[in-house]
Amino acid sequence: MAQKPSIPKGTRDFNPQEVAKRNYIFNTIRSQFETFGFQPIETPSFENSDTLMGKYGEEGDRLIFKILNSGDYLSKVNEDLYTSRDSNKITSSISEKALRYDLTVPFARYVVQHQNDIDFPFKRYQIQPVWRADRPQKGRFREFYQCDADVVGSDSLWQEVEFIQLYDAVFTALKLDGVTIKINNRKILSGIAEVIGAQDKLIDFTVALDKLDKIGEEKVKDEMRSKGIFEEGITKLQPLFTLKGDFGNQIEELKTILNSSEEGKKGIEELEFINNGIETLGLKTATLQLDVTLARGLNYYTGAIFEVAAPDGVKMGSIGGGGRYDDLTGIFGLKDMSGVGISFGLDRIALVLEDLGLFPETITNTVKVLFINFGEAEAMASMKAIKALREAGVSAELFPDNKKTIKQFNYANKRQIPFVVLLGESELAANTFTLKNMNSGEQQELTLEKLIAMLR
RNA sequence: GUGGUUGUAGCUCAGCUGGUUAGAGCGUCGGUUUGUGGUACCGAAAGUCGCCGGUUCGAACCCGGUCUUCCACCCCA
Repeated sequence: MAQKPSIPKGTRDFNPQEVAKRNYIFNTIRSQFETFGFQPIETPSFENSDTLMGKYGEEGDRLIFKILNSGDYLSKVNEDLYTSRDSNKITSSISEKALRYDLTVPFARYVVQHQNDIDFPFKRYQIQPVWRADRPQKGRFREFYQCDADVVGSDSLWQEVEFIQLYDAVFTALKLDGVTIKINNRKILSGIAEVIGAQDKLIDFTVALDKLDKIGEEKVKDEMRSKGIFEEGITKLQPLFTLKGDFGNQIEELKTILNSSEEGKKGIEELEFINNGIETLGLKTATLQLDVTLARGLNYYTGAIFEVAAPDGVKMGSIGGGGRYDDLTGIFGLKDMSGVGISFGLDRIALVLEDLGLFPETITNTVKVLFINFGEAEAMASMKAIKALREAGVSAELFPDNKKTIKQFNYANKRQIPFVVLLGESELAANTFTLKNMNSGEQQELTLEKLIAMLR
């Protein structure tokens, strides 16, 4: 036999059961998105390289899958470039298209491109796969789905409040209780950087701070020192490392730390507004938590930053993230268009639900009734009944071959088909159907009308 | 991109310091007189031990490369 076929690393096949489970999540998220007033759009799986490159930082560029130009692409590379063997430079001349890396940047491109046809504020959602040339790990794939909801054209903080409610609504609907929605604000991070005199090192500083719960206080300080942040500044940070208590307490402490930073104070104000909104409206099963060490997507977020952590005890990276970006469309030439959005990591949510056994049992997509095949005349009569059942909206099928009944029953079992109909010689003569419930084992003889009524 | 880890029947794994025809459980398939399954009994099939190369009289086992898995960085859903 030839060598077994395989699929590329970081990609997966999904069997019928897995697809059913994934669809359950898709449908739940989609239904909540629409309840909140979002409308779906779709964008191509690949974009022009210049739409994507440079939007995710240096690290992001490395992880973008580039598509090789068609035709004799090497002949078009100029000689100097070719002999330089510089992959980065040659890439732009042999690849002009790339697979989408997330849904946010293509959305920004969409908004700018169609700005004259869009009624702002524009609330859109998008559920499509994205690709990253990352090294796979658990819950980390090279092809995975993102489910994004964004609003552009409004800088109202009510949007942030709504997105937190949306997270809560989705995870509640999925029965995934106890998720933590972490929130921070880019302005607070900027404010802190300002206070400690490290404005120019904002990214280095926040990346280090982000690791606090992972590597601990001392190592974070070490990393900051190695990035050139002065000891005096690190000392000023001390209260941050010990920041405790509920949202309100943390806000009060931050006010003290940031009282000399206008930007920092603005960030505090925004957080207070959002927290007040959520406290008044309430959350069903999720918890909102202020986390000043949260620092994601700094290449474009300018206000709120969100991240969702799975319930305690589940080992999984974040299952959602998002934030406010005041100038995302600016990079495509449309100024003053504020946006805010969130994303759900479908593949990770699926892993978490699987781990916790939270998928409903009734989501399999098998047929409802299988007709046992007893021979030619019986099969014909069965097909007539199957036609009627299908027209009545009941999924039904005939076992195609006249095999031993034991085989046919085994098949029904394995496919977890809930009902079996026996239409043999005696039923054919009486013009009836024997319906068997495969779970209880009960069976009864029915007319066609009764059969349809029972299965509908 | 860096460092490590994994890979034996469809699945989960055994396989002693390299030594004859590589094993088990589960599953699959067939049968226990083709109208009753998920439980029983009998039997069978199925693996160039991830792939390529090297060392050796001899390699599933040692060495190199490659792909894959998972992990830690990096980054992130």
